[in-house]
Amino acid sequence: MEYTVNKLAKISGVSGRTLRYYDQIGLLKPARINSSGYRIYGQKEVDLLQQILFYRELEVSLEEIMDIMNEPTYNQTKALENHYKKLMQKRSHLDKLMATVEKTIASKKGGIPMQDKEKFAGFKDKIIEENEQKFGKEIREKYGDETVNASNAKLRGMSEEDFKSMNDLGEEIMLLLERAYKTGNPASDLAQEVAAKHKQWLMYAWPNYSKEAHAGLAEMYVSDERFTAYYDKAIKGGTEFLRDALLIFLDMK
Amino acid sequence: MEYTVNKLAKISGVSGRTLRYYDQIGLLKPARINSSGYRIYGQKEVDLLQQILFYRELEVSLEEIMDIMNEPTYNQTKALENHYKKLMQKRSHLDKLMATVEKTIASKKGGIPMQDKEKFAGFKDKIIEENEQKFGKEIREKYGDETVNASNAKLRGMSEEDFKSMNDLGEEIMLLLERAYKTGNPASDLAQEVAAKHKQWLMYAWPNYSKEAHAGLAEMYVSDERFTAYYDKAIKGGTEFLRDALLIFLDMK
DNA sequence: ATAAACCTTTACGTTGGGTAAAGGTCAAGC
DNA sequence: GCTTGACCTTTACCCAACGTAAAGGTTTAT
Repeated sequence: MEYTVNKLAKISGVSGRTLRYYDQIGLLKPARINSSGYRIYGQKEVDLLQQILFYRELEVSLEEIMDIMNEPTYNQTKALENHYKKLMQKRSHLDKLMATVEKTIASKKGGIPMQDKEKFAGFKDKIIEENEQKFGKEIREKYGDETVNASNAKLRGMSEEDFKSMNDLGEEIMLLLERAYKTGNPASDLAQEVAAKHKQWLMYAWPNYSKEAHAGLAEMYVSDERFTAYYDKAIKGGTEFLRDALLIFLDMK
Repeated sequence: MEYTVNKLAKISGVSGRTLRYYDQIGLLKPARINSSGYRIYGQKEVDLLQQILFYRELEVSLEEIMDIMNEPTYNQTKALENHYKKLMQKRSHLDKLMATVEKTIASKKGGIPMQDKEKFAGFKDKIIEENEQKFGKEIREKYGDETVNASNAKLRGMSEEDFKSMNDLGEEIMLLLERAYKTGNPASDLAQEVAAKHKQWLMYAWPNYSKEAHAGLAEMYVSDERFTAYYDKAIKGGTEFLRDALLIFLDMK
């Protein structure tokens, strides 16, 4: 049985262009060329094409398919095992992506917009700058340039992991704050847990943590509407509640 | 804060070329162009880029990103949900691929110990026994003890090579069946090739091949759930498709 | 002043083919 | 014998999302 391009194309399910392309790159040459220049394929080529399509279906690149088909069976098995690993990596990558999308959707629906920094590890410079623009002036006035610069430097020097931990902690605080608020008591265990975690969170950014500075920040949270808006996102009145909890935690009340 | 291309490139982690490209396709235009023709980006562009990169990381195409960013938030959520579905499909596709690769590796590796003649003989016995257990009763009822015994004897007497060929052919049929099924047409060239190979495969086992018996087997494939399960492994509905293809091939329809 | 470091545009390469365009070949019907 | 339509051929431009020069202008540092 002999086939011209389009005949083979039909029985194999690929296009004629594909066959010409495979000829061009040397992946599948026709059995012969007839007197009019037509490509003529035989049974052997049909079988080879089947194999090629098998690998192609597995998302192996044509170049790798070429290599594989020129190897003995033993190495073909190895190649397949290798490919299997790649597929596994792809899948775990996909899983991560899906988790991110899921979280994003959840946070959009939940009304708590994700912090930019959470979306991108490695986008730290941008965050620092944002903070500078939003709060820089007030904070610099209150704590002095040295403190702020040191804080920024610490942020900049943080590992991606630490950065992510910090953001995760920030999110956790928001969720805890909401529940703590419902206790109605800033001295409650839950509220004090929030305060403790807030200290922990702050220590990611502040190289020189002090109770006094922390308490000062707590007051500023309440008096600056941009901070208020931020912490009230979790629950209305959350900022004041957080301040109260912090002051108790810091034993300054 | 203002940035030239490479400055922005550094803080965002993409290349300068990428930024020029995004400018070119209109995805992200610089805030302004200075007197020397340099692209100058501002804070707004940094934020936009961040969003773009977020979607890009999710493997959304740049074209879709353009669309998404021109939509209000609620549509963005919808787009994300849509994208999530796509990712899920991708993953289930990947899972199938991985299963196929696994099977192929297993069968290729299974071919190596077969070089050992004793093991090979044992393997054949095992197959025969398995067949007996799985389908023996029905087949014996339908075709009689003589036919079945002859078949088993033929299997037992097969050379190692023939046996391996038979198994390879069986595998090939499964793969072809899957592709043939996608043509949707049991009379298609691909489907008829499957039928032809099925006949070839059967003749390894049956000493006395007949069209009638083949057609009978085809019907049994569909009515017996164990056969159905076997051929549906390749593709759901594959058993019926195989029967239809066989009946056409055998010209009994 | 001169070199190094940046910036610009233009343009070709990558994968795996799709899609013309321009032209040769073959079987069928008149 | 001639035309028509179905095939076949090669050449060549197109897609995404940039990478990688090349050739040349600008800014900064020494």
